[in-house]
Amino acid sequence: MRVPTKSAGQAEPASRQERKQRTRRALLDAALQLLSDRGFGSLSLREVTRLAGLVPTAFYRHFTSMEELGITLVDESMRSLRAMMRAARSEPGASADVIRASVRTLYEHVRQQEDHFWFLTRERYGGSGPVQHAIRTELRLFSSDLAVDLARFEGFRRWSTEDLHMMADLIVTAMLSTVLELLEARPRDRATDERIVRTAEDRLRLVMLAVPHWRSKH
Amino acid sequence: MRVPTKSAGQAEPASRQERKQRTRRALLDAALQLLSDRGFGSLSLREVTRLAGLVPTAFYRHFTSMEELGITLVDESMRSLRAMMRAARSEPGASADVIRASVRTLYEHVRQQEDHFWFLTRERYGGSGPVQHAIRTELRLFSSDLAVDLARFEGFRRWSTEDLHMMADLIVTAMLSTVLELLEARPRDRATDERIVRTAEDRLRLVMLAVPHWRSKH
DNA sequence: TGTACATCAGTGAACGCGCGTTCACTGATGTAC
DNA sequence: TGTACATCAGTGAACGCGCGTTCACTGATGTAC
Repeated sequence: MRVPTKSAGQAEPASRQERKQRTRRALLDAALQLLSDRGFGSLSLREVTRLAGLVPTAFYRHFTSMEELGITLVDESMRSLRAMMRAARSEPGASADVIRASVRTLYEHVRQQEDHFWFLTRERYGGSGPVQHAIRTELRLFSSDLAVDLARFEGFRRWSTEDLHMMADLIVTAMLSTVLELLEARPRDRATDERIVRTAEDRLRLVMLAVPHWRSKH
Repeated sequence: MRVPTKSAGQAEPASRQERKQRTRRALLDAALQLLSDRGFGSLSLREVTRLAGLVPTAFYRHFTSMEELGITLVDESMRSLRAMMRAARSEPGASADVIRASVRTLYEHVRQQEDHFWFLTRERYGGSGPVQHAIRTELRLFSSDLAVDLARFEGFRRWSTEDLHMMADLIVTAMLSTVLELLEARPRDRATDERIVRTAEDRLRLVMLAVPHWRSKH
């Protein structure tokens, strides 16, 4: 086994187990990097190992196939998403503040984990079978949780379950389109981000304005 | 040149030009068919020609590269989309009717041109450079046109341009998510379609309810 | 209408390339005594 | 602590395959006279 050349003054990895974990991470990171401008379906095992600085066959020490790596990335990315949800949910306060705080939370998470959000956005539609299915299932859960959260607000006290889901879907959809706008923001500066965040807040404020006037037709 | 075997009682193609057009169409249709469950980026020239019943090299008589074929598909699909927009816009009537009629129009166009809508939905995020760019540009125009249309309604008389665009984006986003729901509808029956259409109408009705109460913060 | 030539959509062999996967291997790390 | 053996992450050669693209070709359709 070839030992990586020591970078000056940096401690060398210790146990075999730790090293294996590092290599695994390197493969996942290489994949994420390549995924920043292409779909998972057009990624090759050899490209990933090449970028990770490994020989192709070493891949199999960590994953049985590219698909397994893909599923791992979905899991990881979803963990980002759930962490964000949890953060947004724990924000207390009145209606206007909830919107502002939620959008802020979304904004920060997207900027912190751009790789993951890119991956999710892309593969949600374009992904191969299992990857796509995993993402959609998770988004559906996400939306259901939001419906439950909404039910706790006074304004939704008399809403039917169906209507709460409709509302939650509308909010999730609006949020996802904000995610896309953030990922594609050009130029990459404070002003552009501000504008996107403001629009996102406005969209949610607008939707919330309708709440007191809603009466189901069905 | 090998003449295709005559199917019983069916007239044979006439001019060389007409035949060329048919082959070109066969290539585009083959691509669309393959695209129904995979991204454009993972499509190979040889697959497309195989499905179209041609030898790989014949491809070059019609397109200089797969990318050119991709752009052609974007153009075609966008024509579907614009046709739909035109149809929706020419619907007259009061607010509630406009919603019902627009959703109905959307529904019918999606069901008639599933291939095209699949392609657009997929490649919007996952597509390669030029294909993706073409789609996004078109969607932006689409949204701007809608903003102009909205401005004609009485309820939007005093809205700023910026807010009109925000509203148009929200509507387009909601519509696109309806498109996705229709494409993924399972089981494929009348009841499922009804439910999706109803939810789409509700979403738009809800958003419209907010219009009289909107006051920009900025 | 008939003949001679031009056009060009589609053919088929051939190429070099990157791919996923197999296999036997190497040698540092881990473990038992 | 020192030695002998086991483990196993990473190596490198080799394979068969589908890919995009080139090239010279064929023969039906189109055109000029």
